[in-house]
Amino acid sequence: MTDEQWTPPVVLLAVDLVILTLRESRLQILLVERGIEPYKGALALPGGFLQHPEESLTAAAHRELSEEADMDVATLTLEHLGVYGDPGRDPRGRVVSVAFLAIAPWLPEPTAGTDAANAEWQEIDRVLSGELELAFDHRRIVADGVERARVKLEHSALATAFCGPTFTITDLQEVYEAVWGIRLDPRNFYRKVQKTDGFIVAAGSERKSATGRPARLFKAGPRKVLYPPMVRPTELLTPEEQ
Amino acid sequence: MTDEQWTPPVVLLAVDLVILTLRESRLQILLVERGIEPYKGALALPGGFLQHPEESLTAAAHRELSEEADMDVATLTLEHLGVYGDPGRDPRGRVVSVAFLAIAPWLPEPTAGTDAANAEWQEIDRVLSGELELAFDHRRIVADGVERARVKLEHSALATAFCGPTFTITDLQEVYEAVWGIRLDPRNFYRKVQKTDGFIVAAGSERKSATGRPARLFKAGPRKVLYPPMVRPTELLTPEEQ
DNA sequence: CTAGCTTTTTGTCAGATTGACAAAAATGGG
DNA sequence: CCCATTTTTGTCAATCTGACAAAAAGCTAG
Repeated sequence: MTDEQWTPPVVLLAVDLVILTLRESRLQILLVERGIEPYKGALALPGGFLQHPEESLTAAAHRELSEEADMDVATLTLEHLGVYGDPGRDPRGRVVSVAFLAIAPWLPEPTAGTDAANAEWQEIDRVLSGELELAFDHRRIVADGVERARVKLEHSALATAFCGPTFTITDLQEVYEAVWGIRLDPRNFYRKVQKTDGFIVAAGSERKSATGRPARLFKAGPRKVLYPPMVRPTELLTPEEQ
Repeated sequence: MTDEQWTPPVVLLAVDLVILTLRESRLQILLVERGIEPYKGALALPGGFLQHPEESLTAAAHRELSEEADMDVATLTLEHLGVYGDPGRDPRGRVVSVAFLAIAPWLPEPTAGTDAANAEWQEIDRVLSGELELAFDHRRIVADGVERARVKLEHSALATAFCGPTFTITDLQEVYEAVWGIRLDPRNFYRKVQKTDGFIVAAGSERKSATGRPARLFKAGPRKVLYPPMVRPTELLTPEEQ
């Protein structure tokens, strides 16, 4: 933001969305099939260019969220993830993309007849392993988004965003297990979430499943930051964290 | 990144740098006095527009770092902080600024005769309190940068970046105390950093100060991620974390 | 050269937390 | 009414934390 009487270069600004959810106890991500070049036919993150020069980044992210994922925007957490603006990442020119992370509490299959018609949930592992190829540098963005979700599970109540309005403690544990990719001890998990004041609060009734003891229902509490944090077992840290 | 046959709006891209250091046991930030409109004469973060369309964001950040702060780029940590792109934040048009956070290990006064001639260190408290007014939305960016530093002190070895090549444990403790704004118990701090393998390693000699028992010298170890983390006493959490 | 001051380093101990394993409680089904 | 299943609770050793205290090592003044 210093001086210049010379014309600074301009760029095209886009937003990309990493939308994560839990389906069948597995972490999944919403991807769309690109309809145009470049990377026509390839899988990519939902997103797009700013619609008009006055549109804010978060507004654009919310717009794409409702257009392409057909989601009730208000209920979702939406958080800035990063900026991906290396020259050469898009053959159309200098495109700088601002990525957002959204956590969705279970969703039906994307509804046809909308912009999201060609959107579908994919297992996160198939993306990270490279089995599914993504357009641009989107795989890198996905990796960053997943890592962000892992970290946020430690220090925030984000896990409840994966669940519906009410959930059992086992449901919540499955969120942690799916995102972290590890098994947790039920007793210790129970103790931890119960003693973290305001993390979850009782929601009255119980849920009976087909079999087994009925589970108590909870809902997200007022606390958004967890102190002390949930601790991720050291076995599952990323390499450079060892 | 969806389809369009219409021309997407363009924006001007800038980088802004939050450069923090410790001077006299206080957290300080490098600010420059703006030489041109808008906000001419006001204090602002070092930064500027991309120099040419092929310049990468990190390259621009490094360039500004060496130009305006006159720093040896290679030795500094430089990390993406956030994106600030609300319409209307810059009267010249749609400017999207990518902010970076840099931690500097003590520096002499900014040298005259360079781009950094009008740069000076300011106490972070004077900025956050509003006593010093900053251009644009830079105060918000500073606040985000400080909060990022606070959090990173917990989970990473970032604190060593505030110190020189060698330092004492008391030096390190003063980093934590200055950034967190709280006093720590020396015994417990000592125990914690010593038992976190790879955080700091002995550097041989000792440093004699004017008075008192000589302190052992250490240098930054290989570990960059702290597990378990340093814990910030609960008294000093931000309001929404309570 | 020694007493006193300052700063660093180490001791200690009660209370809290974690990790691991086990047992009890509640429900539906045969 | 016994059994399988799932949720919930007990327990206990090992570890970590918070608080306070004391020892160690150098410098300086007299």
